[in-house]
Amino acid sequence: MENKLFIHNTLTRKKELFEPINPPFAGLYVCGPTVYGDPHLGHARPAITFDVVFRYLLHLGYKVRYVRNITDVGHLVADLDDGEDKIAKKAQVEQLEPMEIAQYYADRYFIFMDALNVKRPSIEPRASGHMIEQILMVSKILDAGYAYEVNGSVYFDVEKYNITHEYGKLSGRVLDDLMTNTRTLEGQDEKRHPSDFALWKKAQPEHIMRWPSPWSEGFPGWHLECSAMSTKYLGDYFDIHGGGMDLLFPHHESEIAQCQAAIGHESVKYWLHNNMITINGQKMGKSLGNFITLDEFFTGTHASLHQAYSPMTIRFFILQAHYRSTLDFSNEALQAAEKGLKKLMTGYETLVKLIATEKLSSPTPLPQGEGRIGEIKDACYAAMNDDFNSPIVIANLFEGVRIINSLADKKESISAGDLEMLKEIFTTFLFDILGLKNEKANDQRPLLDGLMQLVLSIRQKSRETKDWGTSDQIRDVLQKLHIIVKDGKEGSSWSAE
RNA sequence: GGUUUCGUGGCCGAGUGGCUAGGCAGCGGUCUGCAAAACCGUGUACAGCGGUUCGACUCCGCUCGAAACCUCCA
Repeated sequence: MENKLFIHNTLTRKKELFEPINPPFAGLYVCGPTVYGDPHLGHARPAITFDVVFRYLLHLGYKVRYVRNITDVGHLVADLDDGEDKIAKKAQVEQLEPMEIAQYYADRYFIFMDALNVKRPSIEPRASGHMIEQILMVSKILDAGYAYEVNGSVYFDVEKYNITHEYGKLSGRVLDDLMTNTRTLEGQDEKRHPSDFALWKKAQPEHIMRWPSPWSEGFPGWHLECSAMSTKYLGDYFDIHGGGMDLLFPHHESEIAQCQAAIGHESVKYWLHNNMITINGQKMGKSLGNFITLDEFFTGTHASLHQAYSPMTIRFFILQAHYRSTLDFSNEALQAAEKGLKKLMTGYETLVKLIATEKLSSPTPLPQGEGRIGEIKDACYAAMNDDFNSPIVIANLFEGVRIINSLADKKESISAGDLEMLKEIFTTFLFDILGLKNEKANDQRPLLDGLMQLVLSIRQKSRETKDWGTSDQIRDVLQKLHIIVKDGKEGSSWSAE
């Protein structure tokens, strides 16, 4: 593999050469959704970010096992701050089995991720299905002396761990500072140190979701499932662990500690984190009234949206920014993305119809082979190899579109080889790696093609007789049906909106 | 307050110690019956203040501003 992929490791804050532990295999674990609510914008970014990572690793020829968990146990309702289990709380309100809620929202998640053209991971394990693994991990940590039991609950002994290991190495935190900055809250009496975290929690009477364990009937601590499931499916030491930057501390920090304590060494080689999104420069929050679900985006039903935005528009918009940058959503920006994506897709449609024009006399023949087209290809790979820089890839695809349109206008010519390479660049990067797709294509297309061919041939006759009234009428009516007719030198063409 | 990201032209966003992505919008032009599309041309932007340097938007410090996390729970 001549491609040298460099990825930004949060652990070292540097770009490092990606060298899989057991080539050609590559293991990828990403923190998935907590299924207690409809999927929203916050779910889209990590899903798409790591979908591209997954797709690119596959493209490079790695045998990738991609694991993304479904968290279906024990969560708080975020805004209530009252210590209740998120899923259990929802269940009480809606009078449903907790697992019914989890199932419903997991299904919703899959539906919307499919719409965003996010590939299904290799394995999507559920926390509720891995109680034994989690309990075993708690036992190992207890045996290793890095945990203690109090009243049926088990806590990780961060203070002890920090003597020999560095708790905070991932997030840049120092334990002493954490202590100073920690407020005293109720319900912490069981813990020896404020930074200690639960490995196993004894269920209070109101907790509906509970499982038996050696310590109590209860539920696992919230960092545990990822440690247990990632190592179960990817091994004690695997390549990439990803997630949102909001999970850096304490979630991922604690995962490192748990694995170190249970296994004796760390389990992750490269940590990748995607940055957060904002909406009109603000964070997204239910209390701010800008909490927008993906369903609302796709249908345009949220008050702050001027229109509906298609799944591919969202995907393209997200990919136009680098995954480690914050990304701001606004109507203006989304509309720009919508137009840009359309330009790309129209460009590709034009490309497919192009024939090589090498032998035709042309005012400005393109340099061949290692010329412009080869440069674009190289630039696309260089961009992906530089920590998955999708914006640069997209910029290069736009350069490709410019060339395509010039070719279509007969302003430039291209060799058959370069034309093939250009097509290959688009199928590889636009569709396979960036995972974008042409939303216009559907089953009705052949029918539409035939009808439009008929309509345009009739219109052409009216144009030849300079019957502009009929010609314009056809075009205007079609426009109302969202079909745009374009008259060019070579005749008329059309496109469906 | 601490930790971690950031602050780029009208908007969104790449990037680099000196050669200045890309998209959208705007302006001028070509083409066109008109329109649309396309193509060509056009914008000395890099939060502020210091410092390092022959030279910084890019390195360092401070200030201002934004976001995530810093708590029980995933």
